[in-house]
Amino acid sequence: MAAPALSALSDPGGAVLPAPVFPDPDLSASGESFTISDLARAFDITPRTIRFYEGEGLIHPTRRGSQRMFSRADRARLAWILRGRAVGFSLADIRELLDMYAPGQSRSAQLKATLEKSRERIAALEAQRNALDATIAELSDFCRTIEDKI
Amino acid sequence: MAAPALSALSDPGGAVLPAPVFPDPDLSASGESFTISDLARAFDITPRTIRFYEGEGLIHPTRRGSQRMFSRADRARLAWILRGRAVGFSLADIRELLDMYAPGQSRSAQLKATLEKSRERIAALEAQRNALDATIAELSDFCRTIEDKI
DNA sequence: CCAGCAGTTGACGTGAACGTAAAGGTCATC
DNA sequence: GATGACCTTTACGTTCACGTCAACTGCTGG
Repeated sequence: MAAPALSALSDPGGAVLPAPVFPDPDLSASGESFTISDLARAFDITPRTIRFYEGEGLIHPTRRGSQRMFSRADRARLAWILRGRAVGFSLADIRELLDMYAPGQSRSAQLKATLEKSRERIAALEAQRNALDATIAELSDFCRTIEDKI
Repeated sequence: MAAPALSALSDPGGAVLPAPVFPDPDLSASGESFTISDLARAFDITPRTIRFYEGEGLIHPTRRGSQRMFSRADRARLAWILRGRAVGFSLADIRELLDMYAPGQSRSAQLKATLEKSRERIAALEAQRNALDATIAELSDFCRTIEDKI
């Protein structure tokens, strides 16, 4: 659970993920697009990871022949995924949330779902922290016991 | 990492794990011994888990024919293993520590090694907690942002 | 004598999140 | 036209801590 580099969350080079908002889904036509390793470098992950995410249905880059082409929207989406991952969502969670940003869902429903998931996650994280604190206390105690024996 | 039931740590029914001290390694000869499911029940784990630990070289019960027989020392050892597991040591860590309690090692060396590992673990746990706190903060922030949009 | 249970072994499955070949395509450049 | 950098695919490997199954043995009670 060693929280992955939070540094990868800033979506370098552009619109710093305005949360779940995907401003211009058609930006790909307007020129700016990225290669797989562009994004890999930008977010400090491997191309393999990105392909994996595609395989898992998290991103859907377009193709020029067989090569993946990532639009700004794709990049933002990836940033979103990484942000979710960084705060401990499973890929399944992330997919579930992302699926809500498909056509046919109301925006407020999307936001509400995201909010709810986030709150659940916070609760889980707080529980984890409490457990962690307990463990730390126990181990510290254990250390003291050992020190006494020396 | 959902800290496994800390309740299983008390070594029910006997010497409540006086830390890494195995008082009477020969108690098995003095009568008291346990079956695999005795211990499984006592520690609320499955027999499979115990066999797995044996396969991993963490416990070495004696045999009567093909049946495993667990002495009090074995039981204490198992309690020790579970305690280690509960505080987040990997089985590899645990094995490493347990190996030090083999003949030929000085007791103070054993204690020192255990102490060191424990301190490392505490440091790791504290780092984890800090990361967790940061994540919680970030997620809370994220929630606020979403709330504003609604 | 036989059912039933507790025990044994070994092999394979699980899940998460990728990593690691292997084998090949495509493109600009020297 | 050959080299190298980059891209593609499929497919199997990894780590951890077991769970699940199958097939078997051995003991005890009725």
